[in-house]
Amino acid sequence: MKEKIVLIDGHSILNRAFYGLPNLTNSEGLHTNAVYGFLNILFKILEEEKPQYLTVAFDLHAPTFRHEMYAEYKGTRKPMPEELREQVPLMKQVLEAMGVKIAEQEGYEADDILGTLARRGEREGRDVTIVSGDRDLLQLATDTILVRIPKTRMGKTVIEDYHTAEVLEKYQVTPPQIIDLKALMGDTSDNIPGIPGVGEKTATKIIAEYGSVENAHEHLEEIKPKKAMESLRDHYDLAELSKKLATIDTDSPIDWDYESARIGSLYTPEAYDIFRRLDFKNLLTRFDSQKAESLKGPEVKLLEEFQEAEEACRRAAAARRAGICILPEQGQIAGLAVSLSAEDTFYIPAGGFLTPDYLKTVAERIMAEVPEVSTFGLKGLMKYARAPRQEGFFDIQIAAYLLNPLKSVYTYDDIAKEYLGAVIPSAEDIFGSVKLPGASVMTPEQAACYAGQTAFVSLAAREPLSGALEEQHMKQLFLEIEMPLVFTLADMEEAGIEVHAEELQEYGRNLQVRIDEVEKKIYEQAGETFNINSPKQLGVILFEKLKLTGGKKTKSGYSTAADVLERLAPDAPVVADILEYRQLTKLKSTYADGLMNYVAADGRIHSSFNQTITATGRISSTDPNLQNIPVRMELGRQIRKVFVAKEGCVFIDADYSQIELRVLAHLSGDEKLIQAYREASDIHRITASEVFHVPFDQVTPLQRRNAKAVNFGIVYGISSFGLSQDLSISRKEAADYIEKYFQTYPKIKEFLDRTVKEAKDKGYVDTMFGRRRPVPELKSSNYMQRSFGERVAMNSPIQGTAADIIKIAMIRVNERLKREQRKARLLLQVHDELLIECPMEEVDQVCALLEEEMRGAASLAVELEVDMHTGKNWYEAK
DNA sequence: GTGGTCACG
DNA sequence: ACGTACGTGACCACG
Repeated sequence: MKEKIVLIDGHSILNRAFYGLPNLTNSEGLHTNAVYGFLNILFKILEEEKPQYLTVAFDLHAPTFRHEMYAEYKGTRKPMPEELREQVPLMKQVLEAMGVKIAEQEGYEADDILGTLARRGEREGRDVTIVSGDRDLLQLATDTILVRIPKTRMGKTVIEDYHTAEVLEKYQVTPPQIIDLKALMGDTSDNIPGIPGVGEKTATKIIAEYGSVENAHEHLEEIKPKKAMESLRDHYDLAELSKKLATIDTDSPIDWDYESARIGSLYTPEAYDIFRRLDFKNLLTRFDSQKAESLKGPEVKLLEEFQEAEEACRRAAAARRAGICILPEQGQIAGLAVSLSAEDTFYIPAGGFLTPDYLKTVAERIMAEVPEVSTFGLKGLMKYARAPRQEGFFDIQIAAYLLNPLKSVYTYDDIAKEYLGAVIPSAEDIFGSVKLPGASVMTPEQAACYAGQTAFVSLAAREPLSGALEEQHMKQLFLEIEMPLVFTLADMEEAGIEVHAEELQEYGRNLQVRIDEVEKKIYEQAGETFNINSPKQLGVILFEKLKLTGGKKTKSGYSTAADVLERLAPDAPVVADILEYRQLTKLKSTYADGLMNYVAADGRIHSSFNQTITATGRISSTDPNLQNIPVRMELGRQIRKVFVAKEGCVFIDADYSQIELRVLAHLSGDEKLIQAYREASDIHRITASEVFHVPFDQVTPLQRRNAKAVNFGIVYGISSFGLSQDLSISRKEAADYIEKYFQTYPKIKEFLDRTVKEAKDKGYVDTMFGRRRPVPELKSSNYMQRSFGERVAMNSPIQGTAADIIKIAMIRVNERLKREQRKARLLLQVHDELLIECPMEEVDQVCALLEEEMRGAASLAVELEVDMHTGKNWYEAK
C-alpha cells in the first residue's frame, strides 16, 4: 500500500465553512461556525482517505502579496469579516490540540506550500490529496495528486474530486492549462484579472485549441471571436501578469518533514477540552465513538500458542524494564499482560499448556529478573505472583495518589491522560460498562486490551510520574515509605486474623434476644409498630406522635442522631430504648452478621488495607473494615473476644500514646507543651492545670475532661462552635477555653496561623515527610467552605505526619520480624495501633523489637511512647 | 445512588 | 446571618 498525504488549504476551507454554515457561537460568545465546518470536512476526508500524513497550510498574512498586487491594482479587495477573522487563530489552536501539523511560511502563500508538498510527495512515491475550495489548485492535479473541492449544497457537504481525467472532462484542458485558462478568463475570487471580454467559454475554446496563452498570442490572427483576438492583442501584458499570478510555485523552500506531519491520535485530551469549550457537542460524541479506533495506546498482541508465548516471555525476562498486569479469576491467574514498549505489548490468556501456574512462573521470573518493574496496583498483583526483592518496583497508582490524594479513584486511563497526554481505552470503553466483569465472561480480545493497556501505561507513565514526584519533593516518601509499605500490607492481608466463628454466632444470637425485647418496649411506648431503623418514621413518632420538642432538622426531616436525642430528652424512657436498640442492631448487622460473611476457609478474615484512599495519608480498611471494631462501649468491646491469636500464639497490641498531640508539640515547637510531655504522664491533666491555673493535683475531673476536649479540638482544627457542641457548653465558654489554651501554648497558635497562611499561599499543606494535601477549599468564596479549608489545613499536617510515622514503624517491624526469622506476624494497623500475632516463646523479643521500632520511627522534640498489652484475644490485649 | 446514622482513630 | 469539629467504612431506608 502506498502511503498517503492529505494537504489542506486552511484559509480556503475555513472560508468555505464560514459562508456555508449559519452563525454559530459558543457560550462565551465566540464565533465557531467556520471552525466547526472545517472540522466536519476534515473528519470526512480523513475517514475516506485514511492517510498517514496530514498538513494544513495557511497564508501568514491573508490575503497575501500576490493577491495584494491585484487588489491594489483593482482596488476591490473585500475585507475579511470580523466573525471569520477571529476564528483563524482559534482554528490553529484546535489543530494544534489535535496534534495536526500546520505549515505556514513567511513570503509564501498556502497555495505554494500545497503545491510544493504535493509535488514532493508525488516525486517520493506517495499518493497526495489536496483539499481546497479554490479551483486555482486544479492546476496541481495529476494521476497521483487528487484535488478535492468541498461544496455545500442544501446544507450537505459534497466533494468534487479531480485527477487529470476529471479536469480534462470538466474543463476540456489539462491541469497545467488551467493556469492559461485563468490567465485569459481571470478569477475574481482569486483576484486574477484575466483579459477583458473573455469569459470561460472563449478561454476554454482558445486554450483547448492552442494549448497556451503564449501559443495563442503567436497565432493571434487565427483567434476566432474578433473581440477575443483584439483583447488578447491589446491586453497581452495583463494575460502575462494573470498567468504569473495564477501559477502556483511548486518549488518553495518549505520547512516540513514527514515525522511532524504523521497523524497520531487526533482525539487528545487537549482536543477534547477545546471541543467542549467550543460547545461542539456533535463532534464530542463522534470523538467518543471514534476514540477506540484512533488511540495512542499500543496494539496488544494476543499470544495463545505456547511457542510464541514462551518466546515473548524470554524476551520479557531479559528486558531492562517492563510493565506487567495480571488478570485474576477465582484466585487464579486468568491472563498475564506484559509491556516492554509501545511496540511490544502482549497478553497471554491461561488455557491449554499455558496453565495459570505457568503464567505465575513467568510473572515471577519477570519480577525477579527485570530491573525496573512497573505496575498498576502492585499489592493486588502480589496475591498471584511474588517478587524475591522489593527494589526496582514502581506502582503508578500509588504515585498518582501521592501527587493528588483527593481523587476517589485512580484509573490507568486517567493516569495516561494526565501524565502521558494519551487517550487510551478505559475499562468502560472496552467492556461497555463501568464495572469490570469477571475474566471468564470477557472475550480474549477484551482481556488482552484491558490488561495490555494497563501494563503499557504502567510502563510508560513511570518516568513522568517519577519526575513529578521528584519535582514535588515526594520521591523519597514514595521510595522509602509508600512502596515498601505495599509489601508490608500484602503480608498483612495474606496473614489475616483468626476469628472464632462459633462464638461470633453466639454473640449475634444473644444480641437478637435483647433486640426483640427492646423492640417490643418501643412499640408499646409508641402505641404502634414502625421501622425504628428508618430515621424518617422514627422522627414522626418522636416529634409528632410523642410530641418531643426542640428537635433539630436535617435536609430531609428531623434529626434523630444519638447526641441530639440525648440532649433533647435525657430522661425519656423511649429515647433510652431507641438508643439501646440502635446500638444493638448496629452490633448485630455490621459486626456479628457482617463479619461472619468474611470468615474464609482458613478460619481467618483477610481484610483489605487500602493505600490510596485518604486525603491525609492514613490507610483504610475494607471488606471488612477492621479499623472500626467496637471498643468504647463494653457490650461492643466484647466482640473483640472472637478475634483470637492462633494456637501457641498471643496477640501483642501496641499503640502510640497521643501521637498526634506529640506531633503537634514537635511541629509547633511550643516549649510549654514539649516540657509538659517531658515531665508528666497525664497530658490532659497538666493541660487543665496550666489552662485553668490550678495546681496539678487539684485538677477536677471536669477540668480534665474539658482540657482533653480542647486538646482534641486543636488537632481537628479548632473552632469554638465545634468545641461547644462536643462539650455541650455555650460557644462563648468554648471560645474562652480556646483563648486560654492559646495563652498557655502561644507557639501552637502561631503554628496553626502560619500553617493556614502558608496553605493559602501555596494551595497545599504538607507533612514532616513531605506528603502533600491540596486544600482547594481555601479559595472558596463560601464562608463555610473556606472555614473547612482552614480546619483541614490545620489538621492534615498533624494527622498526616502521624500516619507517616506509623507507616515507617510498620515497615520496620515487618522487616525485622522477617530478618530475625520470627514466626510473629503483623496483622492489623488501626491508625495509631499495631496488632501482632506472636508465638508465646517470642513474646519478650518481639515486644522489645516493637517498642524499639515504633519509638524509633521518627525523632521528635518529644519522645514517642508506646503502650503494649498481650492476650489470647483482642479484648484481652487492648 | 444518596443521606442518615454510628462504629473506630 | 450563616451553621461545623479531622479522617474513614458499613448498613439501612428510600427514591
